Amino acid sequence: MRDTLLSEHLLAWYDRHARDLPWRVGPADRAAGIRPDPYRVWLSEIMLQQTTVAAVRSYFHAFTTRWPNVAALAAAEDADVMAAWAGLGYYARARNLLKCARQVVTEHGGRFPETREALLTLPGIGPYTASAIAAIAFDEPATVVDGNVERVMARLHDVQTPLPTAKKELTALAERHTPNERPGDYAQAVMDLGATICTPKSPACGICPLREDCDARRAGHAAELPRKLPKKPKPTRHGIAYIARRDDGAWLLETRPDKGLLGGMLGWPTTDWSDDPAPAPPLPADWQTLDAEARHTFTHFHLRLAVQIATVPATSAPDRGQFHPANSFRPADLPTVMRKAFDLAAATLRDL
DNA sequence: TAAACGTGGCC
DNA sequence: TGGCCAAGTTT
Repeated sequence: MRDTLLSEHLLAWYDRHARDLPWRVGPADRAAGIRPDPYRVWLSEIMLQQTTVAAVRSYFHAFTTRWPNVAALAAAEDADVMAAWAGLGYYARARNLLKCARQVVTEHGGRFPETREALLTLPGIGPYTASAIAAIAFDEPATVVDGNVERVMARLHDVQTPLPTAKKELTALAERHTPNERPGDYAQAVMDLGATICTPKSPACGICPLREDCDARRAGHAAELPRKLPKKPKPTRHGIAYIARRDDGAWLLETRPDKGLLGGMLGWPTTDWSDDPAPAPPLPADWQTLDAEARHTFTHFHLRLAVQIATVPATSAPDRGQFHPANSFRPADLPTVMRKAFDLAAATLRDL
């Protein structure tokens, strides 16, 4: 049994309040039968994983301008794609993005598969993203369950079970509400509702299109849901970044291994990040320790990164990494923690 | 199942 | 300042 009335309320609200986003097809085009481009839907959904719309906008524009379709992206250099992703975080997404694009070209003739089941086999596409692409691009009534949907369902049905235990229960509730008509618009409607009305902290229940249906609002504790299990505290780790500038202006950088933290990204050679790391300079030099350190918080630990700088002669042969000429080095190509270290070094070098 | 995996904005 | 939070996936 489907809750038809609720999905119709939500779709009516969406028709009036849908946000105009670059990867969406506007109401007029949609009425004219124009479908969203699966490539743009896919790219936006990967970028939006655990990431806000505000952070994604400029990256989406840059990617679609430079690589307008999946074949173009599949043909790109790994380093160019990683550099273009720099700053957006969760870099495994960028590595899987390329893998997926190439797989779509080599195994699917350059067209995205059109079912949730087939989409699930592609790298970087999990249960959420497969449903989102299937519903939005291909009109399959797949149920989309992201953080927004979990929150809306927990409140609508006053689910007291904490996450992540409640996940299955919330998914079942979401399935019950998914309509066969306009499933893509419905999916985006729930997520828009969660992003703009049914927000985590202070939900705007007074203007919510579902306020008459919401059990938690009736009980007066919508803002307390969904409940969550307590999180583990983040430890603090320490490290040293080595920033070497050759006297012709080239910078010593290394491409990090594909696996693990910041995998595949360009960065300064560093020690390991631990309680008390052993010094590990990439070449012998007169290393100067900066007064300030770069502070950065990752998903599961805080990092305090000391920065050492050195100017080295043109004959230098580093143990690891390679020199990048000054004219081809852009700080924006670095992940944020590495850019923070560079900013400290650049400020010091300016003052010398 | 739980841990790994980024970053920026907000309060 | 520091914890919480955001359109999750992989191992």
